[in-house]
Amino acid sequence: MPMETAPPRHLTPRRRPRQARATATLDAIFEATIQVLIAVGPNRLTTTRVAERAGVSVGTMYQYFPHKQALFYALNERYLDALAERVEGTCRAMQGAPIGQMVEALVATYWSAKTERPEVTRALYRSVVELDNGALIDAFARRVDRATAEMFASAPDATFADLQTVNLTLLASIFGTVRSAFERNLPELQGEAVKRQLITMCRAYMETVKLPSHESEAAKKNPSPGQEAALAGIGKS
Amino acid sequence: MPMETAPPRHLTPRRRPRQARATATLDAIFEATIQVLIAVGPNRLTTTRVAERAGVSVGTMYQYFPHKQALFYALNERYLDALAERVEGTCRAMQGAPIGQMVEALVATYWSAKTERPEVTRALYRSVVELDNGALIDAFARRVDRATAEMFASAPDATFADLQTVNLTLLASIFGTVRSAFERNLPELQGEAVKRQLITMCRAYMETVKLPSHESEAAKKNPSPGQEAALAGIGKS
Amino acid sequence: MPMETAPPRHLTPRRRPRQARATATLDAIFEATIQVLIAVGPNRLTTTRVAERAGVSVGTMYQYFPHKQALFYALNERYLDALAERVEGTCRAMQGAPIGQMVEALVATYWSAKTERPEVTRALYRSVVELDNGALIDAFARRVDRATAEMFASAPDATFADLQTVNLTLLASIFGTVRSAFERNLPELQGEAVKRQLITMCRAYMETVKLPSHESEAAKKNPSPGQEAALAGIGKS
Amino acid sequence: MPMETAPPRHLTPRRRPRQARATATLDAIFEATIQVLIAVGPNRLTTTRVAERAGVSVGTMYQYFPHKQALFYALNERYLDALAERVEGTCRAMQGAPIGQMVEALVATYWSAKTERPEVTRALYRSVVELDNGALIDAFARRVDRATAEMFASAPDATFADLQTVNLTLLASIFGTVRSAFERNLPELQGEAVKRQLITMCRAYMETVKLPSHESEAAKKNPSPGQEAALAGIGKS
DNA sequence: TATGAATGAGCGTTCATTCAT
DNA sequence: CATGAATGAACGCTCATTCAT
Repeated sequence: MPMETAPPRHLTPRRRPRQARATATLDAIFEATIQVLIAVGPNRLTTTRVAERAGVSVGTMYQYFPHKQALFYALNERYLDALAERVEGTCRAMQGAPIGQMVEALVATYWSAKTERPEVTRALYRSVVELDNGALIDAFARRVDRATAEMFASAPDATFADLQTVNLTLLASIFGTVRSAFERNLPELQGEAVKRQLITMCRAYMETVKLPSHESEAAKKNPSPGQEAALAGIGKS
Repeated sequence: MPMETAPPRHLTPRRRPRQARATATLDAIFEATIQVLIAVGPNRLTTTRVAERAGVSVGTMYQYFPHKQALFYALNERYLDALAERVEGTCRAMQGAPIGQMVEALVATYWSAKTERPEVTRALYRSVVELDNGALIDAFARRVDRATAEMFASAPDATFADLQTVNLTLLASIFGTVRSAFERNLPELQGEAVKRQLITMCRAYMETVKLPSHESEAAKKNPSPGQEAALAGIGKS
Repeated sequence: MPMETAPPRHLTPRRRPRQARATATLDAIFEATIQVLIAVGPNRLTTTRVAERAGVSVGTMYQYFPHKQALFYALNERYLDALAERVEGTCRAMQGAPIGQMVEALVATYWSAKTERPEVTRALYRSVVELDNGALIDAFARRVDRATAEMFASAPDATFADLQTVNLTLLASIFGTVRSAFERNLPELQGEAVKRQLITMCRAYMETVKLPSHESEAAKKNPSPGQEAALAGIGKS
Repeated sequence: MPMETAPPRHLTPRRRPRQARATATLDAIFEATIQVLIAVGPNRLTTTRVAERAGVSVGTMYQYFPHKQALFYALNERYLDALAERVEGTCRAMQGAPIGQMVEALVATYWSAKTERPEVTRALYRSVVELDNGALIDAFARRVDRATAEMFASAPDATFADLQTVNLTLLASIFGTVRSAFERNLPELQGEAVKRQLITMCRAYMETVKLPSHESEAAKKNPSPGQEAALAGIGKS
């Protein structure tokens, strides 16, 4: 699925990899960038260092990326693409599931994606400063927004007065909480606990703001106090 | 109020401001740093530029900060101190209030603090990369943790099986969501909507995970399904 | 006397020398540039090499010149200024002299200026490629044009139907012939011979194209065949 | 026609073009060089760019020219060869003509050659810096010297006390004036005017320095004052 | 033989830091 | 103490040249 906002031309690799060799080189460069990012941070990352680590010459690197920024841009693009794909996969898989399971799956997917190679995640969080990444983040956000909104719309047990806002909030919360947890460098166990709590929080939220669906007529007549407040909140905006 | 983790000695201003003059100079430097950060970003921020903007010479700046990092460190320290103070103020003010109001006040305080001068907030978010900020963030987090935990413990209408984890999750969620919202550059109105929804979410979460307090015996006998799940979740960890 | 076309701001030294020290540094840099130019030519002239030779650091050089081009620009500007001044001096001195002496003095001045430090002259001829020197040359040319035209206009023994064109041609011839002679690397003696011949040529030319002045009525009635052709030539243009 | 001074071996094309294919390639490379020179100037001219423009690979280019310098050398060689040929043609054609016509034809030929493709001329003037062109220029100069000297010697209406010096001066003047005119970027019309004036100047010069030939005994007895001066000038050298 | 990806020395330029004034 | 000119290591990037294919 293509991104909505085409990335500025000059931030794209100069040559598209056509042969296996080029792809391997590209991979090596990306991996080297991450490794250098982890090892010395974005400030002391130099093109020479990356090239060395990737086992290519600077010149070669510059055949793939017209400048340093382009490297960071491509790296983030690639990473966000993969991430978006995983989220989209989950969304597809959970079409029609009960809302609670959707939320759980969503958090689990995102959490896993960020946690599998935590140093990489951290490195990328840090690399972002080098970048005019507005467009990239936007594109990613929109892409995920759409996927999750579609999923939620398919829930049999819930509809929403303002799905758009609910969706936005939910994603901001998931993405942000994961980042915060990361930045606090929680020990494994505590991390897991937070993850579970995050699921609880998101489920509670969705329960609170959902409208009773056609399939659960009973609830419509006795909205919980929390629901009332939430609806009022949205209504007032 | 001193921080728990003493900052590495070399990251502290060389001279403690004793005179009004020195304080004024320090303020000017900090403000200049922020302005330059906003204007050109952390990569093109140079010590010379900051000094110029602050109306002092580089040499003078180096009397206050032994190197660039120290400047960023002190800037963030100062900012986080102020932020922590505001949160602590709110916590003190909400001692003994119902849990829902506590949450609402907490979100509102943090949101305001971040939103009042959004460019400054953004600038600081960006400046962080220059920094080995682990210690700083830790200290800030711990300080806020303690304040909010104390506040929640004083709630007349709720107790928690694992206040520590709940507190951690709540803060991660608030801090993270605000940051996410920031990074998406939401228009004013949508931002407000998300803020309200964040309150809803946090209240729903606290409602879900709270144990019925001694003062509300009734609830203890009919826990909601959500509460059951949440408690189970904590229990399993 | 200021130049007509102000040089592009970015091609001017960053800091105007205010103290003796700065002036000395500037001189050292200019001299070093010339020496390096002579030693290795414009292609292998590097900012580092110039700085080294000037006994300053690159950084210092960049305080005076924002980039390499600016250095070349300033060097040529300075040289052309001095050259123009000398020519203007001669023109002032020869006001009212007979046309033949004017021409002789003009050639002598220009020739001397170029010949005194021949390697410098050659170095500067070569440095020009690095430069968008159109403006500089124009300014110089205009300045000299004006000075010589004024001088010729004051000649008691000649007036010209189209002084503008005559002047232009004469200067092109002098400047060009000197350059050509230079490029052929003539031995001292032969160079001197060419110089004398150049004077002869220019005098012959002026004799040919001059109109008899009021003070020499006789000539008016018997124009030489050469004069006729020349006048026709101008007339036809 | 071979040059007098053999060019340094390493500055010569590696392969002498024997087949039509090779010649076409060479032509393409030369033309491409000129185009690139015009488009971006000698400093930003790269071998890759030239090869691209010529429609060959860099590798191929390096088969014809062992390095960049050799390319420039060959380009100038070719250009100067053609130019010399044209001048020689004119000289042959004007054998035995009156001196005035010789001069006129000579200027006209040279002027045309330089003016026909002015951007090319300018590009080549600029390319010269890349080159240790002393040998090339020398060879060209000597070749033209010989041709014109021979022509002038055949003039029926003039002989010269020091043909060598007169010839040298005349050529320096023509070549130099044309170059100067070029560098001042004169508008078409003014250019034409200068050209005509240059002819006038050169004719006047030759008239002044010529000795009356055997065929015009009368003149010998009444040398004009200008002639006297000129002869004295030569004599003194 | 032609190709063009790869190389890496070397360039122009920046900027944190020092220290003579 | 304050100043800001001077320093020079280090960076991003280019491009002549090579050589495996």
